[in-house]
Parts: sequence; C-alpha cells; structure tokens
Amino acid sequence: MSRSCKFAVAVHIASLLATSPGQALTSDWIAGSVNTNPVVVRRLLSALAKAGLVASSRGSNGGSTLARSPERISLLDIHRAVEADDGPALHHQPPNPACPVGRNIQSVLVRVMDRAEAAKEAVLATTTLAEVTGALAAAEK
Amino acid sequence: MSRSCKFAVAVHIASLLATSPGQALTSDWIAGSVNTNPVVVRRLLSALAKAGLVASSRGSNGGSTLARSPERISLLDIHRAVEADDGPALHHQPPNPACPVGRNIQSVLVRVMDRAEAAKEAVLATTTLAEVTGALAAAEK
DNA sequence: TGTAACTGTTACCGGTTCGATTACATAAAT
DNA sequence: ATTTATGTAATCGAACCGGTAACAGTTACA
Repeated sequence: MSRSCKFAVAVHIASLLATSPGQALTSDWIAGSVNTNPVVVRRLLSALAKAGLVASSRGSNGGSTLARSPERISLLDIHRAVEADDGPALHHQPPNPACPVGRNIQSVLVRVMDRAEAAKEAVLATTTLAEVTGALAAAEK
Repeated sequence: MSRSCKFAVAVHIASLLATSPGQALTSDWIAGSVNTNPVVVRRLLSALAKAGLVASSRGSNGGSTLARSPERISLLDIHRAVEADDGPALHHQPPNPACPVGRNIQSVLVRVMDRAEAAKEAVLATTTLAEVTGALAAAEK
C-alpha cells in the first residue's frame, strides 16, 4: 500500500450517511460496508465532524449523520477535512543559495505547483456529495 | 519529511541542464546546487533518461545534457518520468459488494478523481521547462 | 597502458506515514 | 446498572523516501 486512501473512504462514509437521511449510522455498520475496522471509520468521522460536515451522538442509539444537505457538501470539503495540506512538496534541504537556479527554483516551483493543485481542487469543489450519490443510484439500475 | 520531493528536484535538475546548453553537467556538480547526494541526482537523471528527456555520457568528461530543447519539455513530461502513476488511491480492501454504496463507490470515485488529476496534469502539460528557466532569470534581475 | 573521472545500480539504514488492531475512558438510553 | 456507542491513545507491521556506502562498467587522456 503506497498512498493514503483516506479521501476515498471518507467519500464512501459520507455517501452512506447521505443515502440514510435522518438515520444515525454506527461506525460498526459503516465499517461493514467499507470493509475495514470501526476505529478507522471513527477516525475519519472525527475529522469530518471537526470540519462541520458530520454530527455524531454518543451512547446507546448513537451514531453519525450529515450536518448539512448533500447538495451543500463538496468533495473538496471532504478532501480538506481528511487529508493534510502541507503545501507543495519541495526540497528536503534548502538548495544552494550560491547557485542562480538553486536560490530561485523553489519560489518558481511553488507558483506552478499551487496552480496545478488549484486546478485539481476546482474539480473537487464543483462536485457535490449529492452528485456522487446520484451516480451511485444510476449505477444500480 | 512526509511526501516525495522527486518532482521538485527533477525540475531543479532539468533547469540546471537547460541553463547550461551544450555543456554536460556531472551529478556531483548538480548535487552541489540541489544540496543532496550525487546518487539521488543520478537516480533522477536515470529516470529522466529512460523517459527520453536527458542524455548521459559515461567516463571522464562525462555528464548529462537535455535530449531536446527546453521549449519542448513540459513539466508533465518530467512529472511522469519521476513519479509513479498508480492511479487514484482507492480502498485497500474491496468494499462490501452486498451494500449498494459499497459495490459502486469505487467506479464513481475513479471517474471523479481521474478528472481532478487530469485538471492538475493539464496545468503541468502547458508549462514548459523554458518557462521555468525564464521565470528563474526574471527572479534574478 | 594505466590512471583518473564519471555513470549506473544495488543494498542498507533511519525516519515517516498508513491502516489495522487492542484497549480503555466517556456518554447516553433503557 | 447494563448495554451500546463514540473518542482517543498506543502499538504493530508494511511501505516509501532520502541519504549513504560500495562497486562494476565506461571513457578520456597522459
């Protein structure tokens, strides 16, 4: 396993909540659909709750629901909630400031990589959770 | 150090080669500008050579040069050369096929994440190495 | 010819991230 | 009280990355 699949699982979780409106789902039940451990689900639910996308209640009959309607939750909201944003991945050690390339490459790279990341996020921003559940329903029939 | 900075270093290396046209640079010299180990540089040069972006000659007076002009090398070329493309990061374990969400979420996710990745790559594809070195020169004055 | 310079590749170490798992404190319904 | 949940910390194994040493192969040149 190479990269993080937190985003994929978080969208999965949010889709489950969106298709069970008004009903609180437990981390155990969600884990059964995702096919993973309930603690993994709770960690992601915790991140989604901190971002204000999900509300959880504890105790018996507890569980989680969406904090707002699926039309008003974008995949970028979910992505930002569960994946850390460390900015573009630059050199570990600062390049040689005595070299004309070395002393300027990072600022140039940041500009380009930020633009590329913004283009990616624009796609996620214009895709709503409601569109995802719509596509899920369309795939069923 | 969390993520890979291979792309950043590879663009750095390519910029050095682009600003020394016709002159073969050694991995030792390049490592001095990048501020890292020559083997790290050679690993990236090897990947760039396999992608046909760089030509290297061995032995005394050896070194590396660009295999084509900086105007005809895009940052996407460099990105594809040094960073593995594993496709979108989906679930480790396959989701539960007995669940309507679980059995369809991955195909829906692939469509969205592929679109997002394509948007990012479009930015890198329209940025040439020549533009990078132009920005480097502009930052100098 | 032989030596110095340079590439190409492998192997290994130390640090970090990730998912899975166990454990346990806390909270709420009945 | 007991049961059912969440919330969170700790730990484990696997994977990836950058740095480093080691070494084989190649080329220029004295």
